[in-house]
Amino acid sequence: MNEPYLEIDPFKGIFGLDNLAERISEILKCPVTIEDANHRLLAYSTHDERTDPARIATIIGRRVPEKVINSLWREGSIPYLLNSDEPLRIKSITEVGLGDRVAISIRKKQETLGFIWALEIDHSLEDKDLHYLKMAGQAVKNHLLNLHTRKTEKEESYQEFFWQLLTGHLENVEEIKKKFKTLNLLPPEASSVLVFKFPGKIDSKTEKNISYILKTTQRIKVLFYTLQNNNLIVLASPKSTESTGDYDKFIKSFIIQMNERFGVGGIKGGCGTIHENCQRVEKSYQEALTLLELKDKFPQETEAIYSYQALGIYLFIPVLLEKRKNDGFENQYLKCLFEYDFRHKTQLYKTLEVYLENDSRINETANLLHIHANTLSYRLKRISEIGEINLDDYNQKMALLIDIKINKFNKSLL
Amino acid sequence: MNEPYLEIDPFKGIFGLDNLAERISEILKCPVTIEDANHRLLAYSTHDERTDPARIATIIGRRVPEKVINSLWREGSIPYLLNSDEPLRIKSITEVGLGDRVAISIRKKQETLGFIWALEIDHSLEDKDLHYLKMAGQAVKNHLLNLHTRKTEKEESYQEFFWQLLTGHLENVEEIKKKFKTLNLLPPEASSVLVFKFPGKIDSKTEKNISYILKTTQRIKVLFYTLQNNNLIVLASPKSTESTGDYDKFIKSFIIQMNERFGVGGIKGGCGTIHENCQRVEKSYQEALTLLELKDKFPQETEAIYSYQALGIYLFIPVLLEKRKNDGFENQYLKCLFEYDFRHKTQLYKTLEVYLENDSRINETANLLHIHANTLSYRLKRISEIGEINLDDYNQKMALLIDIKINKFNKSLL
DNA sequence: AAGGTCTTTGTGGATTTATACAAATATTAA
DNA sequence: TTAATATTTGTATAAATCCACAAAGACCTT
Repeated sequence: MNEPYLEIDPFKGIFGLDNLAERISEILKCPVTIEDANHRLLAYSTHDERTDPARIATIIGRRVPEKVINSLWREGSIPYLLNSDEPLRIKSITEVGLGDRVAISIRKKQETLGFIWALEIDHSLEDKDLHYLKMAGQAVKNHLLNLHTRKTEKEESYQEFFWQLLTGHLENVEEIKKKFKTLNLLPPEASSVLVFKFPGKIDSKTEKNISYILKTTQRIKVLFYTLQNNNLIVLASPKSTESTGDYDKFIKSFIIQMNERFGVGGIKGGCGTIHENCQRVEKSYQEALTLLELKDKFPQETEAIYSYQALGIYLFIPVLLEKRKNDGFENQYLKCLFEYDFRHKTQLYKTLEVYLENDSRINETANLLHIHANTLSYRLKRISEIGEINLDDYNQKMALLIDIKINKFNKSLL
Repeated sequence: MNEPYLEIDPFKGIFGLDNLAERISEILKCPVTIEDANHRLLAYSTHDERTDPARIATIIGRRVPEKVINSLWREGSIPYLLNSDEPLRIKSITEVGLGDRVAISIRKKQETLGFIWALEIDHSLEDKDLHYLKMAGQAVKNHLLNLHTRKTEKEESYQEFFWQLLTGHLENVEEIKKKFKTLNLLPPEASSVLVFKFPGKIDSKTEKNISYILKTTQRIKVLFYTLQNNNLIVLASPKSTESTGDYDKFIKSFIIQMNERFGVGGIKGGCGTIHENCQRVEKSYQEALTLLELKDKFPQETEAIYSYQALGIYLFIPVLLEKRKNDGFENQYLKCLFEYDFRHKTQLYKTLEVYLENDSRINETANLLHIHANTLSYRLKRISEIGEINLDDYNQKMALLIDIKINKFNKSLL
């Protein structure tokens, strides 16, 4: 008996993805889950109540929990599945509640459309079962291709609406709400625009990966996204409370994941202010763009800043430079230090900058400058003397750092 | 013998103030000094080499040392002399090197023109001597009146030149230098414009007092001064080095002296940037005016600020308010705190302001707010939590304080 | 009225900073 | 060149800050 189980396709002629899932489950004698490419739940078998925590969480949340996805990435399963049509046996990962299972990806050419998961609750699947699983994959593929084409039609009108929001074309609140309704979306209570600037052209493969991350993340709720030149623009609302921290974390993790998972480095990202009113999408978008511009001007200073609101003084620097130029103003205190540095080959100016940047913390500053803490103290004393600077005066300290940054910005423009 | 020494006026027909001083010295048999109303040395006797340190310093410096003047004010001699035609016997003040002496003021109506000082080195003056001193005063008065009228003529052209400088009418450096020469003045190597804003109209008595302080100070070198409405405008160069500290100290002491000596309170003063080029007098003047405007807006914050250069961030507030308005920006962190304060009747916003203003010093801030240091620590923790604020981030702290001041400025405009 | 949270004040110990002083080296001026 | 001054590093001590914990009062909800 070489291939006794090949006779006919047991998955033919089944209507509906749910029914297909049930059928696969019957054949393989184990719980089955079908996901799209972004790990959203499409269908799952119900006959069998044996299951594991990861599957329960997936069904409850209509998507695979992010920590499960992360561990499957780390452990190599997902990268394998994305590049192979063969079923993959995955060992249990108890930390995230994942039992033994077999998975197969559903692919069209190089593009992944989705996955089938079969849980090995009380028995391992045999070669025969894996063969059936591949056949099931073919059947599911046909269903997904249908879904896919229907989706892209819808996609068009989404994109159009999003650009209307971004460019502020829709002035009427009622109009916006109606449009949301038409697209079968709930107007978000609060949202913000995120912009990611890629180092080069975004190819179609990267596009897939972006889509993948945006659809799988659970830190924020992505409403729309679009690509323009090297930029990825996203409209998203916060997951739980109106916390700005969620955005920060997402942007950070997006950049890390694009780098670690897909080898795309050098991405810069940020978001505008969170707003309750969708009319303000345009402003939030502009703010995100401003943030990215300033990140170019002050790469080190703004490295850990991901939101417009957190830009602090760096937002002021361009307008203040203009004021300084109009006024013909030169900071005498800094001038003294600069000239002293020049004549004596010292680094008082730089020392002051790092000291102020680091909130006047002696130890931290000394470490950054690779000098002894007492050396720093001595230099600070000299800075006070030479520049007639009072380093206990907060106003003066602020003005000094701002002028230092203005000078830096001015130089960067030359 | 009732009045045996009255026969004729021994000071009649003497030409020149120096000769007059010698003559007085001969009659009284003691060293004599003649000063103008501003304690500038006009003449002194030379026959007698017996003297005291104060007199030596006066002759060397061509004026009475400031500390001597100060102690004579404190001790009451000068106030007396300004209001009396009678000679005054002054006890020695060893701290400032002043020996026993007799002084008389030379007055025309209520206006003091100068003083005669007679040192009692080895013998006290008798009533007869005091009588001669009064007669000497009459003789000196005639000399001084001559000087006085000649001065006011010159004064006119000084004033004109000063206003030309203040309004930037003189664009050519050579022209300015020539003008200085014409007026018999050395162009200053560096100078700055000081402006004092008086609470009300400056009457002629106050005018005299102003003139007195400006002419007697030795902290700065006054080149010109003029009055306009309630403002006193001064062009002065630093005494020794190019130190901005001299100006600060002078402005402070001017305000104190006007108050303590002449009972004129509520004066605000400040100076513009020190410049080497006299073409920049206009800018320095404008800067001083800007400083005074900001002192009105931020009375507490700028209380100890006397120079434009030391204004720090307060100089930025107006332009930043405009930016914030244009951008339609609202600081979310502060908004959180403000709303929390409103709902819970707490003072987190105010606490943050005082804490930041005082350079994040726990004890100082706690004292100012009249709360326990631990209460402050607790509030700061709550500020971090509620506003999602990181109080170890200098950039964020600066931005917070600036936005607090922007808000305050905005409110002050309503 | 009871229970919970928020706020204030207190205590004590670990950590950080301020400051003075000493010694070695580098730099500058005479 | 020497002598004076500036700079760096080290040690030691007092002062200030940070942090965890606890007790008590204020305020709110049930």
